This record gives sequence, C-alpha cells and structure tokens, in this order.
Amino acid sequence: MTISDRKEREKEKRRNDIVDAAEALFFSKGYEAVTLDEIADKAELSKGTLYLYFKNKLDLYFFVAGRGLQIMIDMFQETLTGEKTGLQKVRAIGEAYHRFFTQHGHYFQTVNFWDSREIDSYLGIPGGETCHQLGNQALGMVARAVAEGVADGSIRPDIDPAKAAVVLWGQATGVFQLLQTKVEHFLQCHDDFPFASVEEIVAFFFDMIERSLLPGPGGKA
Amino acid sequence: MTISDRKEREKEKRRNDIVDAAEALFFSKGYEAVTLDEIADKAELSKGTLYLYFKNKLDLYFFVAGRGLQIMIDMFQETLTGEKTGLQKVRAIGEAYHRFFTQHGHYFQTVNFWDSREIDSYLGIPGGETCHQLGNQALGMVARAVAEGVADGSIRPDIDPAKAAVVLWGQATGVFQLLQTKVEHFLQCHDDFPFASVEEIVAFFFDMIERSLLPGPGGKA
DNA sequence: CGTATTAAATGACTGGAAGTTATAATTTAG
DNA sequence: CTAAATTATAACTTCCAGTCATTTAATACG
Repeated sequence: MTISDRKEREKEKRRNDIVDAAEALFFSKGYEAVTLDEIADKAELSKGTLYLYFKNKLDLYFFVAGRGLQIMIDMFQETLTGEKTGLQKVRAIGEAYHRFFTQHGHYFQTVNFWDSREIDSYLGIPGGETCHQLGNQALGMVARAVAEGVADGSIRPDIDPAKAAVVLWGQATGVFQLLQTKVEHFLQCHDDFPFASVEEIVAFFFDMIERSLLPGPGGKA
Repeated sequence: MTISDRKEREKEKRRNDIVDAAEALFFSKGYEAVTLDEIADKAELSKGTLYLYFKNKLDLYFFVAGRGLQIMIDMFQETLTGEKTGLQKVRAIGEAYHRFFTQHGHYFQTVNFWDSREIDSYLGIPGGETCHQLGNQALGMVARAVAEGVADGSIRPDIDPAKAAVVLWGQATGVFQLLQTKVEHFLQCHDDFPFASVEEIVAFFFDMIERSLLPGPGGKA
C-alpha cells in the first residue's frame, strides 16, 4: 500500500507543519493570546483545516507539549549512557531535567501547562493521551534509576523507588516552576533574598536531594 | 468621617459577597467554565456592577486566591505557637501546608493557579498584588524558621535561609500539585506504583526534607 | 482521455462570553 | 425639596473557538 502510505506520511507532515506554526505563536505570546486564525494564517491554511488535524485548540497545544516531553526524554536517555551507579543516574536525570528547563524554557512551560491539569481533563484528547504516555515514561526512568541505586547500594535501602520517583519529580518540577515564574523577583529583592544566581539555588536543591537519598545514619529499614 | 467609613465598609461587604458567589462557582466548575453572568446572577447583581468592584475576571479570581493565602498564613501562624526549634518550626509549617492542601484543596488549587503565573502577568491587578504580598509573607515565614534553625543548631549551619525557603516552597508545592492532579492515576496503576495512600508519599517527602536539613556528616561549611 | 467518486480544504457563519457604556435609579448634600 | 454625585443596570460591541455547507483537488474507472 505505497499509495496510502504516502498519504499517511503527507498527512503527518502537514500535521507537523501546523504544530510548527502553532508552537512559534504559543511560545511568543502564550496560549490564551493566540487565536486559531493566526495559527491558520501562519500555517497558510484555513481555520477549518486545523480541525481536520486536531480536535481543538487545547489538543494542538498538547501536541506542542508532547514535542517538549519527547525532547526531554531524549535528553534523559542520552545522559544515562556510560557506567553509573543508580544514584549517579538519578543525579544525571536531574541535571538533564535542569538543562531541559534552561535550554528549552518554552517547552518546559508548555509541558507544565499540561502537567498541572487533572488527568480527566486531557484523557480523551489525542495530544493529551500522548503527553500522558510520555509523562509516565519519564517517571518510569526515574523510578528505574532509583531502583538500581537501591540495588547497588548507592541509595539507602529503605526507599521505595516508585514513591521516590513521584516525590523527586514533583520536587524538581516545583522548584523549576517557581524559578521560572519568580526569578527576576528573587534576584531583584536584594534585601530579603540576596541571591547571586539561579544556578546557586539549583545547586543547593541538588545537594538537598542527594543528602536525602544517600545511605547513612537514620536509615529506618 | 463615620459616614464615608460606613460606605467603605458597605463597599467592602459588597465586594466580599461577590467573591463569595464567585468562589462557590469557581470551586465547583473551575475558572474557565464559569461566566461572569453566572457570578452576577448568583450575587444578585448585574454583570456591569462586577466591574465596579473588580478589574476583570482574573482579578476576581485572584481575590479568591488571596483568601486562600490568608487562610494558609493563618494556619502557619497558629502552628508556630509554643516552644519549638527552628527545624521543628520548618516541619510544622510543612505539615500546616499539607493540612491546608488536604482541608482546603480548592483554595490550594486557586492559589496555585496564581502562583504558576509570571509575576508581570498579575502585578498591576489589585487581586494579584494582594496575592504577591501574601505569598512573600508566607515565604518569609519559612525563611525565618530556617534561620532560627541555623541559629539554634537544629539545622546544619551551611544553609542559607533565603535559598532554602525558596527551594522548600517549590518542592512542597510541586509535590502537592502532582498529588492533586494525579493521585487517582497513581493509586490505580497498581503494577507500576503500588501505593497504599497519599499520606505515605507525603510522609516520605517530609522524611526526605528532614534528612536534607539535619546537621550531620557531609556538612560542607 | 474524460467522467464519477472520494477526499481535502475553505471561509462564511454561529454561539457564547468578556468587557463597555449610555441610561436609570438611588443616595447624599445643601 | 432639589441638585449633585454615586451606584446599578442591561443592552451593546467585540472577539474568538468551533461548525458546516460548499468548493476544489485527487483518485479511480470506463
């Protein structure tokens, strides 16, 4: 079926072009400020056509988020090559997540927009389902790294990998989100918050995490 | 000026009544699904009148968030009574934040909606300004508790209170947010995430935090 | 080649919601 | 009791997501 295959590929490419246009606009103006007419314009298509490829505006936005998640996962994958202890892998993922945050701030924001919604609100929408799956994949990578660390002794044995993955994920996301929305504020309030840089805070955060995972006194297992 | 005082109070009361109506609707249907006509209806006022008391829909929503923040701060205040070490105070605030999250989930969500926005997007809106101020107040309480802990030796000395406050706040918010939006999912996926309860995760989170603040080996100061 | 059938694209249209404003009602002051 | 000022109203405007009848293009077939 080379013929319907080609059509399939063309359709996929068209879909991709639309996401390209949408992404540029979303990144520059934010979700609400962008209209579908604008996107259609930029994609050199009519608005009606958009609805042949996406369920609605949110679905389209979630496709952008899906791209972000894929980039993030690829960055995780890359960083896991080489010999590492479980703890080192956890740290590597954390640092990759931080790189994703700094190098792809717009994607981070978009992913967060998806992630901060109740599950029910995006299951049933194609783009949302994709995000859901990719999100689980990312969380699974963290859980696996923690499990390895418990196995090889680099992480304290009384830790449940699944629980730890959820907590680590929430923590990192929360810290990055706070930094993204409030950095200028913190950096400006010299009196209350005399920070040198965002990196300083991130370094402190990673240090905290490592301390809490390390085997040592107080292990309750 | 008892006369303009009374007017002032009446205006304040009217404003409060509107927020009451808005809050009920926002809590039951979410921000986007609520229309100003509905709110006006419920408040037994016309839509135009709402604009005499609030700048726009978002401003009104931020006033609800402000209520939430005030409740939260009051809970923090309450929990800080009695003799406590700095570390105990940090933990107490953390637990109060958790209680706020469980007992006032709708407020938590509303506050989060505000908190996850860039500063510029809410400065200039009265409700947003209020939230901003209250948010700083809450963060300040955390920073002060950490500082006390460093002073009394219950927290390791190489910690910068301001930095720690930001990180702790981000961490807790991120974990709670993740739990709020994804609990059912985690509790349902028995295979990957065999959780007994949300409390278990929260307990684990608090344990992690305490470990990372405790004085002990590895202190780099 | 030319015609019929199917698929893809269009853009005018609809419904609904945020925000405005001219007018009316009410309250205050003299 | 009347004039001025404040407060409330609801009809109106604007804008945008989403729909659909129609047109255009692609494919299959005689």
